[in-house]
Amino acid sequence: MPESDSPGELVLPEIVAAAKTAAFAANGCLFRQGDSCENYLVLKSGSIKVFARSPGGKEILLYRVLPGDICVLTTSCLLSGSRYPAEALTETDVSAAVIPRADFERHLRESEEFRTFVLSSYGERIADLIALVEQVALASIEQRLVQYLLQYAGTDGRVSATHQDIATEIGSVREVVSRHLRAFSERGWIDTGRGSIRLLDISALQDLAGEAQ
Amino acid sequence: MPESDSPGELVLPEIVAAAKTAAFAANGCLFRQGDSCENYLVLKSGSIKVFARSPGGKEILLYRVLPGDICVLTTSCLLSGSRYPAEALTETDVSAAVIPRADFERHLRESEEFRTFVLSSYGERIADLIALVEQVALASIEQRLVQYLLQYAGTDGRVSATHQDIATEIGSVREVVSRHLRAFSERGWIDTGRGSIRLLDISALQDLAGEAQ
DNA sequence: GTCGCTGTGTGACATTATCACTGAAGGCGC
DNA sequence: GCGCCTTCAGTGATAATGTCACACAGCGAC
Repeated sequence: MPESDSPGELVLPEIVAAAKTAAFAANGCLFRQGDSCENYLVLKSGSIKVFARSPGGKEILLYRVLPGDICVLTTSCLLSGSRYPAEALTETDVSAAVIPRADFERHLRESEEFRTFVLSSYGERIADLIALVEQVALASIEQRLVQYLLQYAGTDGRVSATHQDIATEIGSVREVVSRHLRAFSERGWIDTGRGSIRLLDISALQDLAGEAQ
Repeated sequence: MPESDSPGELVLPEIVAAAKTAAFAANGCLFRQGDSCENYLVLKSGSIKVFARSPGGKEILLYRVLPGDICVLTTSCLLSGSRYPAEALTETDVSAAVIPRADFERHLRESEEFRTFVLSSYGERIADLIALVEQVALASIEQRLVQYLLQYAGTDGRVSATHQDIATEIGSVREVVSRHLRAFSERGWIDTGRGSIRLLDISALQDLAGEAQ
């Protein structure tokens, strides 16, 4: 407890800088359902998507791990000794700081900043997952699709994704996504092309996303 | 955690015993979406259900808080200063230990056991929520219904719940639950009565619950 | 008994998912 | 250029689930 605050501010970058770095190639599998795990990871660059898969092969994206994020599932598995309940793929080349268990526990003991960081990471994941449950269980496909489009549109109003990508991310299937996109297109709200969509009438889309059900 | 660490072993019960107790009546609202929060809570007795509600009034159960559980959402809100993303109702009379913020942070700093307890609580909630997303997004209503029945059946094979209760918990609607139950009943698997269901052929139900989709 | 509340049953219809295809767009070797 | 192949997108038929509107049954209060 007699820890001075100013060094504390630097603890997290220090920890990451001091740790060994692991690298993974794009489009690779980091872990699958049922795997066990051995290290705490903090993402340094790249992007990882974590999703659940049903026996029949249907998938839904749970969340993404972005630079600066701790891999909460890994941490959680390590603490409880349980197995991964989900699957993770790299979306790009990825590098991550590998923190051995003993170091993780020492930082947790010694650094207020590190404790806050870890607990906040957990809290954010929980909030994300609750939002996801709400979306999946309570919102219509049309609303989730529009929210997806608005979220991923670049400044030029373009979204680069196949219908299949979108379907997986919003927990639906390609055909349904295709049909809704076609309906939007017929109303003049979007323009569709192979692997990309251009938003034409953002305010109409926002109206749809915000409608009470 | 070696058992020789006897003071550590006692930290959690001590903390709970030393804290003030708050009591809440059954069927009351503890917090709603958008509320802010002020204390850390550890449940001592009773049961709390936490669920999300759509603008249209449809609900889905996120998880239950049972004795010994920390209220993870409260903790998470306090840490991040954000608002509750969900709603909580007492199912029974409830008593909870109220831990002021400063005490919570002190225990977190000084007790290995407390840190493990808090992180495990978070981890369990995350695992629960992932399982819920999988259920809602990837499993059929029939499977979720059967899993509900098997989970809540007493030793006598009875489930006490209305069709509406079941629908809310599995994220569906009363009519659909009624129709599936009726189908099960026609196949001789269950016997239905007002507010209660008796399971007659548990192995047939288990087959259905475990089927690949 | 009647009244009123809650729980359940049911039909018609809308939305979404599943299945089985077809065709279109683009990359690549030649 | 041309053909070949893979991936992406479109479509119709059917099944599963959700929505709406209503009828009726059980049960307690009175």
